Amino acid sequence: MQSPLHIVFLGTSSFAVPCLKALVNDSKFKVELVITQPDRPAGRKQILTPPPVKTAAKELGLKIEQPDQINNCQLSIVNCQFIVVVSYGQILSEEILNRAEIAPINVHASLLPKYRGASPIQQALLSGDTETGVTVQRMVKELDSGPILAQRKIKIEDRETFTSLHATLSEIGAELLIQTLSLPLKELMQDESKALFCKKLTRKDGEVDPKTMTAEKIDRMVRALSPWPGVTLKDNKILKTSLISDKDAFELECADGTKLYIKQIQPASGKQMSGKSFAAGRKLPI
RNA sequence: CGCGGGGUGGAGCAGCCCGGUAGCUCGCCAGGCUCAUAACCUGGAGGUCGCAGGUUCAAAUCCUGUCCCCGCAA
Repeated sequence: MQSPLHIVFLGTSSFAVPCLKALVNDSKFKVELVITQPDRPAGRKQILTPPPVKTAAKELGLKIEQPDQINNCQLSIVNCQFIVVVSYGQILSEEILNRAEIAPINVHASLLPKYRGASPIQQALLSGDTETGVTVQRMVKELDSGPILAQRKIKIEDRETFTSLHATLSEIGAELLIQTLSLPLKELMQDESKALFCKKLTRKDGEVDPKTMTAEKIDRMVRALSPWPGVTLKDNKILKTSLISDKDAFELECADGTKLYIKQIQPASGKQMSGKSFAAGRKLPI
């Protein structure tokens, strides 16, 4: 058995956790260092919260670094064959990418060149796509446009939500990553003419107006944008919807005469409740 | 001391400012109508108004304290 491949892992969100665990659990690899984003204030009390990857790395007993600006600081990336980047959240300089002896590798939650950028999973759901997948690519300077090393497609179910799709893709991503790194790399250039981009989402992207949006559109948004950034209708957070009538929902008139059934909602300053309860205590329409 | 909203029958809300009969939309139970119902009609049960003090002839309502819940802010 040859000595394990040395790896520096960069990741932040929960999407990256399965990849990290898979690498650690495979004796062909040795994760020398985990780099993740700094702890951020979160929650009502602005409590400093570590990113999921940090929590996982701690449990695995790995060495952790959390630079503010990865490109502007001294890094102890030394002597590694692969740099593996999964939903890290900062763009890496070429100088850093070049530190990998074999290649800097990225796991991306879409079928590149479709949906390059920060919100591929949400974008696939917003677009109403019937399939998506994960791509393992060799990183280049240009974001998400490196040669494809491996790709796996999955079907998007009818009522698929961000949460379920995210979970599925992160598991598949981990499998595909291990598989790819275990074999000699084969590269396939991306077709630039088919490149599509998706931006980083903000709360604004989740604001909804039934007067101009159809029920189907809002329904997609609810499935794609929950829990973050969430879909809001005048300060009311819409959590669960249906296009089919439901006894626990209330009916919302949308554009073009379409009807959306709101099953779960959280009013400003309130707890979440069924659409029926929501409708009970106030004058509708909203 | 980051900003803000809230705790009232089983659910969601109104009432509080300006103290004086516990209200609304549902749910639940019983009966009726209907081919049928998540529809409609009739009747019914169910509440120490978060908790503790205080003011008052009288407190859901005013004052003080306290516990709990939630939104914004990434």
